[in-house]
Amino acid sequence: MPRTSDSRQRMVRSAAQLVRRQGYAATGWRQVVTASTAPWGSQAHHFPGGKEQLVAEAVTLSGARFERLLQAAMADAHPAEAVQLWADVAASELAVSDWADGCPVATVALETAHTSEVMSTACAAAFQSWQDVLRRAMTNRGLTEADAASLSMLTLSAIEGALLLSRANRSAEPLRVVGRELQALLLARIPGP
Amino acid sequence: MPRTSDSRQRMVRSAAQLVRRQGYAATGWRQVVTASTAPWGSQAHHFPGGKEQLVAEAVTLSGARFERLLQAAMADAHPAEAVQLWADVAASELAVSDWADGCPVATVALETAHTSEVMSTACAAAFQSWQDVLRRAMTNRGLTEADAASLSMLTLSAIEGALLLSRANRSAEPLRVVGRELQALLLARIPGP
Amino acid sequence: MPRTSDSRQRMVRSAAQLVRRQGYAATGWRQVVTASTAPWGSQAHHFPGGKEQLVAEAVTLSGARFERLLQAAMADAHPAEAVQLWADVAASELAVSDWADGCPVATVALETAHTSEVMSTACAAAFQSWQDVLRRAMTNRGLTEADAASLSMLTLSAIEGALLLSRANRSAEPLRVVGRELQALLLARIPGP
Amino acid sequence: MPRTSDSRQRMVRSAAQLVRRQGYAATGWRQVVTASTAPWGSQAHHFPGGKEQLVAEAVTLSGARFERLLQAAMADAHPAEAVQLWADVAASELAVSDWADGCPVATVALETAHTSEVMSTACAAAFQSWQDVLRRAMTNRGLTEADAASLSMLTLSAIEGALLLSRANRSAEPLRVVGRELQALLLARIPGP
DNA sequence: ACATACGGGACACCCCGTTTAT
DNA sequence: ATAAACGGGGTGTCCCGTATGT
Repeated sequence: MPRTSDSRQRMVRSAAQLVRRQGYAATGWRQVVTASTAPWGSQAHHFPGGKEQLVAEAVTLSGARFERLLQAAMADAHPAEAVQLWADVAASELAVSDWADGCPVATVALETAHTSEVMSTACAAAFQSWQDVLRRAMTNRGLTEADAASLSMLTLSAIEGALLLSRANRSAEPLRVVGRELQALLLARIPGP
Repeated sequence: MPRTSDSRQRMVRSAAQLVRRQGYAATGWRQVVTASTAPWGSQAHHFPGGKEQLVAEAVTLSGARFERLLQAAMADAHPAEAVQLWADVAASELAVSDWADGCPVATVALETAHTSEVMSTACAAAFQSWQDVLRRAMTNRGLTEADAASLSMLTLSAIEGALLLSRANRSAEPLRVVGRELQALLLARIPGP
Repeated sequence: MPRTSDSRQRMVRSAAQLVRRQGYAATGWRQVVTASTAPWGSQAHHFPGGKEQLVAEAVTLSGARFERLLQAAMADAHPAEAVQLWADVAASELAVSDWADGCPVATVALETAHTSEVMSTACAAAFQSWQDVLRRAMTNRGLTEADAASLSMLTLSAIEGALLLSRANRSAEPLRVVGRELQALLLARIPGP
Repeated sequence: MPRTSDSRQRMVRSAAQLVRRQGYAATGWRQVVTASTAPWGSQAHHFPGGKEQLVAEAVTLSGARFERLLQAAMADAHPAEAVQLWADVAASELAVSDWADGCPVATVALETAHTSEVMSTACAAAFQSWQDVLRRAMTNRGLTEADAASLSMLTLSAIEGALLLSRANRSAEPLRVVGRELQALLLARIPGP
């Protein structure tokens, strides 16, 4: 028996994947443990808080991962371009996975908003972190704090909504359309470099 | 024993309520039947398609209900005003219900996009119907078909996203902010009456 | 699928046997279901009250069964003889089963006295019914109510205690000794036929 | 880190208490360790024989404790008085603890008679030691060895049985009644001082 | 249209024991 | 002697669907 193993990490990663596709309630411990090839008996050890804790960590992981991606995109290009790119990437990810891989946080957020404090907190934190990246990119380009806050929220909302509609319609169109609209909007409102 | 009863209707209504708050997987037959005070032995009779059929109908019902509301709002006022109102109403509904009553379709849509044909179809239809109302209201005000399609999709996406964020953050702010932004945007792009 | 089955009864019977040997906590649903060759999925249907209800019924069954035996014994013979016989039969049952089959109620009674209302009630009722048989047999022989109550309680206590000691010592001696002592005592205190 | 501690002792003591109330199977290692405020990592060190060893020692401890009490009582008074006192004390202990604290050995004895050699041995030893105290007190008062053996076994059985019935009925009556009956019996059969 | 009985299968939880490293 | 990671296996509960009868 090794003193330490990566079972825990593997479980979180598998949970993140599964929850992204199926949501919280439809994803069982069994499935997570199987998918992660982790030993069954260790869940309680690694996650004394139960499935709730596991999924909360999975959401946090997904949130952090995507935050880094977003940050990189915002560093390289004008927000308008970055958002457009974001929409395109999301659309293709969605299409490639046969409309399975949408926003890794949204489903859990909706399922647990009213149910579980710890999970809804994790979801809120993820969303917040993404908005913050957007907001900072905008203020860096000269927008006032107020405008940046407002515009970043609209941007995030529109993308999340488009992700939802694209998944529901099994079509990339909502993401593409919203991507184009947002690009125009951001170009108009954010000063060039 | 009466030859006809409203059990079926009551079940659909209860399912709609419960699914809006908890999602599909977390809502059980037992809970629906109990909440609707309908007889247990009738589920299979009324819904041979099982829980899937029940929830699909619940989603359709919710979709139709909201479509009528939206249509009324769009008939009375400029889309910019109607959307602003929509956001405000949604925000207060959300707050009053302690962040339980968000979009009645979104949760199910995300949970079942990849799983169930019949439910995802029902969800897509609901979203489509709402977008159509928006689109028609815009063409009626003089927008081109293309612009109306694009703008209505952005509007619906943004509202749906804001509903998600408001629920996740347990705060009405996203809805309020997005409502204001959309109002400005629509005012600018849609000719007056 | 038959409209009705004897699964329920079989489960209760198996539970009675198992609980007699292992007690409540050590006896699992699995074991009961397996032993009774009943279908696994029906426990909740037949016993909505859970394992508690199952075992309570098992205890009640065991209690009623033994009550009939005791009644028959008391009808045929002087209580002194009947008690002596009782002790002998219990001793041989115990020895034959390798000290497994003691009092079918005592273990559960001790385990659950402080824990479960429904089970302790069932146990108390069983004990009470046995004492009542003894008591009535004594009053029928001319003892006063007070004496019969007191003496029947001593008798039941002594037998139960001897069953305990015999099981603990893996020896029939306690039951035999106590049987003899009780016989003498009852002969002395209860008028002949 | 101290080279020696009283953790071991504390665990045994806590186990004795818990097992008295809940029995063996329902009492978990975690509960014992928590209740004893002993370090978790020490169970295997102190009790390589596992829970079985722990509880066997707990039973032995309880047995020895009570043996001393019984011995003191028998030294001071006629067995008839001592037994009467015993019943009274047991009854009040039981009532005060809300029918939780009965015989500290009986439950484990019944649960493990057929299961575990080491535990049933410990239980048998405890019972034996108590009977020996009674027996010696009787021979000391002039009874023959045979009579003392027989009478002490009846006495112990009756008390144990009364403890069981009192716990099951949640009433002190069985202990009181049996106490009185035993007192009379012992007075009649054991010569005065 | 409703009621009841029924059953396969999965659920999340947690226990107990072991193994490592202090 | 203590701490902590770890894992195999089993716990009781409950869900969803169906089959049969009224």
